Amino acid sequence: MDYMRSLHVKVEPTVADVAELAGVSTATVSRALSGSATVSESLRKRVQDASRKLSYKPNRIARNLRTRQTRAVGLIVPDIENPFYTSIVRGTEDVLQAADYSLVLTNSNEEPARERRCLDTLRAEGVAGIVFSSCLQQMTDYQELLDLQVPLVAVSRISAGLNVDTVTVAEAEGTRLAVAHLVKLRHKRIALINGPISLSTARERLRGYESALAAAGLPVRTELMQFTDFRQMGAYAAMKTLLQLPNPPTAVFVTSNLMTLGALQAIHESPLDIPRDIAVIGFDDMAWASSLKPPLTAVAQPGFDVGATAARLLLERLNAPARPTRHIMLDTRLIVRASCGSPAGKSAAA
Amino acid sequence: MDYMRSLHVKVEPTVADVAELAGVSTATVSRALSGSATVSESLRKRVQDASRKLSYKPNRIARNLRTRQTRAVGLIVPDIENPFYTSIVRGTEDVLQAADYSLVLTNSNEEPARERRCLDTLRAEGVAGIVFSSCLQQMTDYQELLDLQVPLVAVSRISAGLNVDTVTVAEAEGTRLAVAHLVKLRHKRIALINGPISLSTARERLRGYESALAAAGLPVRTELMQFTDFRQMGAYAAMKTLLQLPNPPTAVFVTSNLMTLGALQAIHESPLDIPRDIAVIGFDDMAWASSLKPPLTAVAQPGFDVGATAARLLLERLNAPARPTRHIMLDTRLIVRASCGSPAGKSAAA
DNA sequence: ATGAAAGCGCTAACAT
DNA sequence: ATGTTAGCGCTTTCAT
Repeated sequence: MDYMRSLHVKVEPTVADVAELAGVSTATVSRALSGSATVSESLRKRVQDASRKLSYKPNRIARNLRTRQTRAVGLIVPDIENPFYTSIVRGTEDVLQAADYSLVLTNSNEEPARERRCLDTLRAEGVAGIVFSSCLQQMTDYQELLDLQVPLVAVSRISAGLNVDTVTVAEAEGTRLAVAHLVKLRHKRIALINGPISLSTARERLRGYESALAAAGLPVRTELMQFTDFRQMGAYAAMKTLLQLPNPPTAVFVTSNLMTLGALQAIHESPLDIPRDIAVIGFDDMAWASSLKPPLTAVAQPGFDVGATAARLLLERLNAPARPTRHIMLDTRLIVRASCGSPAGKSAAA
Repeated sequence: MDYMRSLHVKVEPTVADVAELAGVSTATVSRALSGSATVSESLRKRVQDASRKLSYKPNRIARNLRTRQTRAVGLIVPDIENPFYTSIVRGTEDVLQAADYSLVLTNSNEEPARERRCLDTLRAEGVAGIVFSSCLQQMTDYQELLDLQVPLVAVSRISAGLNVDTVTVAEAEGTRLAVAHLVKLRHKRIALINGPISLSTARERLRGYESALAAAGLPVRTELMQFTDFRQMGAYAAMKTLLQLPNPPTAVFVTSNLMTLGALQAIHESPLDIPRDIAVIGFDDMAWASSLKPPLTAVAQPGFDVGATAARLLLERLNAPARPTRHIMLDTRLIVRASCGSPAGKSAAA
């Protein structure tokens, strides 16, 4: 160590250094610093002074190896650039940071093979638990982790057959409210641009759409329902298709933020005016919604809360591994702006 | 271990298990699996078979402790919800994932105290290196890490006095191009909505603005320059102020994506039409730019590449710690859409 | 080329 | 209440 100092390379102090300076054993240092009750006030003070003087920082890796657990939590998102997932990331990070846990972020990019690699990474990293939004059909990889006693929390998208804590949002209800809003504005031909039906979120949103139509006595017309990927250009193409229909829709509900951008782009390229010729509601209320022209009516999803709740659920389970699984569903809200016209204005035009 | 199996709790296999099954020593297992040249083909094969049969995954924590380094890289961003930083995150994650490194993400939320906590976390986590975009004025905390031989890469925002690798974008040049574009469209009163001048990015953008005006022989009018935080509502207020000027601007350049949204919101609330009454250019080309009405002319910043390049720089330095610091500046591009009108149309109107 | 054994820094079982 | 010591799973000398 002395020769290393001579090379001007700083070396982090260890428990042994603190113990020596304080004149106690390493065990006492460990106990004093971890707030164990079985250490006298005087020694605790001496240890803390010594620790401070050396600016000692415990080596987490060594602690992790010894205690067989880490203070890191893994997060798997299907698309880190999607603002909804970004909000989830922020919520998760916020709660974890406050609890002195760190966040290992992985992005599956909606690719199953890549998601499996994310899982491998997180397992190798030895994370204490994982929050995930999966694009996988088969949950066997997650089941393996579960068998290894690694707590899991599924967010937004959920998969049957995996007994884990979940945090979802009231997607069906949010969609129902939005479509009911369009119905109230006297729309009869309401289109739906939805994501892949293999995802629970897309199925829920479809359910909300159908129930709103049913409640209004309106038929579900297959030509008005478009299923595409959750990306911008898919919805762009879907909207183009809808606009070319012999009898095009007078309103459209788009089931995700990026898809809404694609749909808007297609409408702006047409001669149609929003809301005069077509009403638009999007799922997800994003930063840009108020800056659009006209400002967008949207179903707000509490992304931050989803992430924060998931992190809390995970931390709770870390303390009580045997607790029965919990399923939390958060509310959505319809934010009415101008993209459907005002109720009064529309009723006159209808 | 046997009694644990009886409790139906799976236990991860270790080198010892693989060694026993293959009939070799743990040292050989380690060597065979890490691709050391000094192990015979036959043994290597036996070890790999045994490893596969047990589906052995090396415990990274133990390896980290022994080798005194981790396969994790820390990332500090000032605002994870800002799409520009989200792109950086994705770029970084992409490169790290391919190199079998994991990413520990921390969000400083533009709060200096919180950024220091992020640093503590990353240090405790023992990350192999850190990519960061700092909101700190004083770089002493980073200097400490540097003294500890932890490689650092500064992205986007850079700070004098810290000898680290940097990845920036040609902000001044991008701004200059954008403002020159407005000049060419015969604008004389071109406003600037900028971020806090304490940040290198804001200073660079100011420099580009001033140089474009100077090149056109236009005066720099202080009433046309607004400095606010990098957030949406700051720019909203700034734009309101500009619009209330006795002699308001005919064009505005806004220096970040979220700020552009705020400025647009203010304009939409006024009777002014874009581009007829006011031209708008934003810094950062975001997903929503094409979906605005009219589509937004913007300076595109390669966020993904910034993150990816930073990660590569870090990985390189991990292999060559003594290499002199490198400073990479990536190009910006002006994406002309409709928010300034067409050059022809404008020249007629001017 | 392979094995035996030490030890990374910490915590926890055990001893006092 | 405090100290002694073993050992987490791995890599890496040091022998052979």
